[in-house]
Amino acid sequence: MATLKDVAALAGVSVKTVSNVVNGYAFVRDDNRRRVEEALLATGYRPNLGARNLRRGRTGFLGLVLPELGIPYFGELAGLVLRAAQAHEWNVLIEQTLGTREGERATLASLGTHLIDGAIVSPEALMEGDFAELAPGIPVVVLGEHSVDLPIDRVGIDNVRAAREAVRHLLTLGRTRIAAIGAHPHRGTAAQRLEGYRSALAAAGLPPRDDLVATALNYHRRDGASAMAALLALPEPPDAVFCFNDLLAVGALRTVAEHGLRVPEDVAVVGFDNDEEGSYSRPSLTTVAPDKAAIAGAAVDLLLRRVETADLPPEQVRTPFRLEVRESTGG
Amino acid sequence: MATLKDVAALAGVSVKTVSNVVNGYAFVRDDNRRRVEEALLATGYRPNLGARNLRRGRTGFLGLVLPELGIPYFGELAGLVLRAAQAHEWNVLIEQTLGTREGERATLASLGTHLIDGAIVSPEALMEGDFAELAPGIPVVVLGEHSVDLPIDRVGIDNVRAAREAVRHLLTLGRTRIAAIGAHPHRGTAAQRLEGYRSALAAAGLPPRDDLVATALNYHRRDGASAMAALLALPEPPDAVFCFNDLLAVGALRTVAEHGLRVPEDVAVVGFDNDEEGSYSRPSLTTVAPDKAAIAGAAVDLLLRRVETADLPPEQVRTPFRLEVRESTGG
DNA sequence: CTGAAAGCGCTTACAG
DNA sequence: CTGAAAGCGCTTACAG
Repeated sequence: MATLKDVAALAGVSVKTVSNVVNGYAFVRDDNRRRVEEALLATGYRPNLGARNLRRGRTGFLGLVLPELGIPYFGELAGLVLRAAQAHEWNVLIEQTLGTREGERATLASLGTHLIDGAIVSPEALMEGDFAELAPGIPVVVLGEHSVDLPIDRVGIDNVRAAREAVRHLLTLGRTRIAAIGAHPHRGTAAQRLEGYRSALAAAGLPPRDDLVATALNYHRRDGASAMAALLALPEPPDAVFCFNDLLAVGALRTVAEHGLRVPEDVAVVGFDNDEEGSYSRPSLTTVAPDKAAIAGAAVDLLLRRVETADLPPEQVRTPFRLEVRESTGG
Repeated sequence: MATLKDVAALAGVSVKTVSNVVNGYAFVRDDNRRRVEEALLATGYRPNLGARNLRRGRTGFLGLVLPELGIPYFGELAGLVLRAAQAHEWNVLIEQTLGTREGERATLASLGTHLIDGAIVSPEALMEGDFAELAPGIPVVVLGEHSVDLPIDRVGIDNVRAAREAVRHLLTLGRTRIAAIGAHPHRGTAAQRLEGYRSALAAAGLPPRDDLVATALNYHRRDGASAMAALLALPEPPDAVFCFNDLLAVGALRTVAEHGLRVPEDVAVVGFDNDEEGSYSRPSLTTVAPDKAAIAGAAVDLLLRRVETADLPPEQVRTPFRLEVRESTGG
């Protein structure tokens, strides 16, 4: 593998001149430039990015910390972050935490190893104080709400408002026994969605019914299925359900059908995330659709800003969303 | 951020001794070891992996080249590769090609930049000769069949046999007009699955019907939906369909339902990949289930082997699969 | 068992 | 406009 030195020897100039050409420095004599370019081609030179970054004091990598790539929402989001990062010549180092607190702590701890310039973190079960594990000085952008109240850059939609809109939509269908699936003791996002759910009911003058709020410790399809089964076993079962993500909703759809009930006639269902899966399920799924590309783009931009300038005040970016009405609520 | 030199100064030893402790070299005097360990703790030292790798002549990174993380199969696979790589202290650099030939060529070309020790590549539209774009000397493991016939390490299931088993299953249900969705001019995997489909029909004495073989240039849900619509418009529509991945199958399921037909009574459907989505769809999806963890593990192992020893003969690893029978074929 | 020193491949003041 | 040289933070023969 050719190095700068090899190219310089072949072109009969110093490495400085080769470096100038490689890095697009303007003032290089024409004949030198020509000879360097020929030597570059002849040797098939590729810069050693490790060496370059060592010298420049940066790594060229951005860390992306998320629960699991196999979860559709995170797989899609990761793909969008990759694309946004590419535009800034950043490589992405993805770390999976598997959504557990230990996983998240271990990942954060391993991040401070000069491997990345900064990180985009999607916390799930992360608790107060865990962020201290992060090597000091590494810029971080947090995705979504979370229980930690640190002065830190954040990107996400307004979950309270989005949840309120989803539930209001169910109210306009005339539903009165609206359940929620996805409450979670340590998840900031879940707390926000629950708050939106409750405030929509309150605004409609409906008394809160705790038995209609189902906890989900995980957000997989099976958790939605089992939560829905419990709700349908209630003496007064729901006539609508707002699920805190699409996987929960897909599981709920399945359970409703297995009980011989119809969606939306007997039970209307709303999800959250706009996974593509939901537009092909039967019935197709009404869902809160966050602008995922906007989230990815804003997170990368914010991180870039903070990597370049250390002492900026923390910023919170609200990205847009819309309610995508489909068959599961009669759309 | 503390460097080896800082730690050495604090401990009153040379950097060599600190390096010995950090890297677990056995012969360090007890008192020196103790002082170094204290200094390590006091400074919160983290090795600069860039510098270490520059010195060691490796990068510590493995490249993973795939079409798109947002596709469930690849999201899941990427997660499994990440885990398998972690066990070997490898970081993973994911590159998305978006499944186009230009994307794949550009990605391969950019890989030879000292950033990775080797790559796991899942080619989609890659053609003969494109692999030459890869920087010479970078070890590569290819996932799945492909049209390029190079002496290169490969990992995948036996697609011909898997497809044959899937179609044989449809034959045992008494279906006689079995369609295929997913033929593709440049995709090696598609060619193998088509071959398996044809050989199963031939073995059953059924004449091949070209009108029942639907091409799909992409493998998304919408492509399955439109291909199925075309098949149902045939004068003699199919009574079963074998889709080359689960996304195509999910799209097909939707189209069949929209035409007022029942699955599996009117049309039985089999998919490929065992995306979790298919176990919650209605009806749930019969599918060829490759052992994805085995694929990820074998690919990482094979790559590791080749990174460590250059002149090994190319190897081809066949990973297991099974047919997962569910409701879409009456399971 | 351990120190002084070279060198991995780059970038970049500093001279000229 | 360009060269000689230092140095980013490591690891590792080479001496001792």
